[in-house]
Amino acid sequence: MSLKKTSIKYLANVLGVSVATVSKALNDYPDVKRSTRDKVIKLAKELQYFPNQQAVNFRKKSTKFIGLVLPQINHFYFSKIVESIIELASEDNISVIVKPTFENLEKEKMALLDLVKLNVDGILISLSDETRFPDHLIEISNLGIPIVEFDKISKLSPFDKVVTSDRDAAKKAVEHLITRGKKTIAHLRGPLLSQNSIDRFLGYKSAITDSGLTFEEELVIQVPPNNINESQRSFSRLFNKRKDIDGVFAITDISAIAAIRELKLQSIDVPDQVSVVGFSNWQISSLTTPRLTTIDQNAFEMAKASYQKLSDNIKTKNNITSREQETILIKTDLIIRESS
Amino acid sequence: MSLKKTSIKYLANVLGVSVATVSKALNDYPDVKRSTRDKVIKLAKELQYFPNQQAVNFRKKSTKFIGLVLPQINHFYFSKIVESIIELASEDNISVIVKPTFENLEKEKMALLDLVKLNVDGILISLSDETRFPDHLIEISNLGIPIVEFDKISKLSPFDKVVTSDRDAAKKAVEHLITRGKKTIAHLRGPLLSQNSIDRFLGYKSAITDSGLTFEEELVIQVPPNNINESQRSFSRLFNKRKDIDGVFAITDISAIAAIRELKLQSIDVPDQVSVVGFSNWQISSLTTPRLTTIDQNAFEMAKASYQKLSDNIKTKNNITSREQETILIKTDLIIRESS
DNA sequence: TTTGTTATCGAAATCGTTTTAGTTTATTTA
DNA sequence: TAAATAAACTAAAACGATTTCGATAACAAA
Repeated sequence: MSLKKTSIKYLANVLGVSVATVSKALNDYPDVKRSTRDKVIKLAKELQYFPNQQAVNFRKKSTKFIGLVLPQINHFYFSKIVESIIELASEDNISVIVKPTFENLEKEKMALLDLVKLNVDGILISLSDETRFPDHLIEISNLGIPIVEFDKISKLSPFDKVVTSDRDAAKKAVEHLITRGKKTIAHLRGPLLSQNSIDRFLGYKSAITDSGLTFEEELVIQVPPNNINESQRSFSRLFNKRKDIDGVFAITDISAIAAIRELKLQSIDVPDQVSVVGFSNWQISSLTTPRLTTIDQNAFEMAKASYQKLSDNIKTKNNITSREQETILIKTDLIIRESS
Repeated sequence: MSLKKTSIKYLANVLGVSVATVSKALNDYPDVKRSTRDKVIKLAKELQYFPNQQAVNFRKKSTKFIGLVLPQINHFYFSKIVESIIELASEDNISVIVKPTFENLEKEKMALLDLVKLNVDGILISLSDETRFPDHLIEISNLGIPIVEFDKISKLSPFDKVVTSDRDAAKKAVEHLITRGKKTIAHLRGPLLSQNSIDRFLGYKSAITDSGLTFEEELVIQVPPNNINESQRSFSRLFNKRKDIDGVFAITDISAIAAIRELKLQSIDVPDQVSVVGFSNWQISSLTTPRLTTIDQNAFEMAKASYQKLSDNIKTKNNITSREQETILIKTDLIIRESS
């Protein structure tokens, strides 16, 4: 129809009133007569008027944009987070600019700069593996932009954080293996410097010691969490050294599946001889044979808490110097399936 | 540092020149002296000036935003598409607003309306299952906003389209089964009205007839493509009726895995007794035992072609009435693994 | 000296909307 | 009837940038 978008000015001209009146009518100001308000609204409908959001944002300063920075999108957990945050934000009429960093610090910095240029009202970020110090975040925060970290965080940074209760979750997983009667439980852990990896390891360790088993350094090996072949090779080496292993707690579902694959190869029965527990509850975990016992990280809860926190901070213009930062823990669920 | 963002006006005041000059200096206009240009740029750096993108967009009309509407994000294929498109767009300094529709027509309409309000420069869309007629797209296109459909398209709509060559891919998959000596090949198909589902079925059919086998209606059943349990039940019923089935071509990897699971349950060897081929090459397909033969849809190529097409249309302001629409086919790869 | 040319700059309009402060009209009160 | 109050409206500024067009200055050519 109308190739040019109808503006408030146009509506005002047609009706013979001022642009101010039209704007007020459309925004429910009290100082406009009922009848004129109705006239305006009627015409606006007829002419398919919608406000130029760019102009509105520009005028109001608040952009109604938030930034979402994370390592990947093509990833079962993160894609759920992205989807959830977009959905939650859209209820508040807020648009989300998503920026994947591919675990690259430079990309992360660029992404943040882009968001600053766009004047986003706030930023949600899950750090890349390469990010050690949150200096670039602090710079941006000093510009007055609220930031909330989630999932992959830096313990050093002065921001509100939302994280999976990795340590508890890991402990829960290992305790489950122990109640199944397992006594020699291996742990396939992730990178030494990743916080999630550290916490899951600590959870493993405390489950072991708390239950009177002895913690053995040798039973913990490092694997690339998302590389099935490498994980399998590493586990193979470990298992060949320690045939007495009867339980495995893996940092991810992928590495858990790697372990199962190796065990099958060696004709070891899962779960009877060796039980395996993964972490993440990716879609895959319910499709393998045997179906995988794992930890569900509640991506939606993570998304919701993160968004909520950011939203609060935006509203109250809380800035980091004004108070202590808060850390919210997202609880996990142990999903017991056939592998344990 | 500076809690208030520095504006052009501020730079102009400090330097004692006009805002016009500052703007021109920053944008490489020819009518500004080298020395003043350098002064401006130097100060801008010092004061960490970046343009208010909102203001720029507002003034220039072009928003440097594009919309990306699709059924889901938490989905292996779509999340790859989202990631790729964001990455491609960011090279052109364009931001992407992603809107999931959850296969719901109402949400799709709302999403499009939101994008129109935001004045996006163009829209990429993959339709929801519920969308039969593209009326809402045409309305928006009439507003002068370029639209490109990808993946899940409507044959009826007058837009440029980018689609997987489903038919060829399906044919290739089934021919592969035939060269493996299979003669009674079942097809687990998707919804009757989904274009992808139709095309894959047609590919199956022509592979069968072209190679001299007889097409049997009975060997084609409908399954919910992403529901493993339902898929398994449906296949179970079919297989119990037709124990002579020696090959399966499934609409998705999930339903292929469902078939394999049922076959394992009945102690049928895969691939020796029955070979199975899936579709999509999701991450799962390389993690199952046996690893799944499948069709890779080249999500990145799809993303690239779609973005490129939209980008062209935006630049040339091509609108749908001005020419014939184009349909771009994305080639697929047959990934041969252990299930066939 | 006058005229013409070029280089450099700035004033002001513009984008579409919101919002303040003020003006006009209508209504009530004294 | 005049004054006070309330109701309805509008003019104009503002948001931060871009861009047109005219102004000025400097210099060269005549």
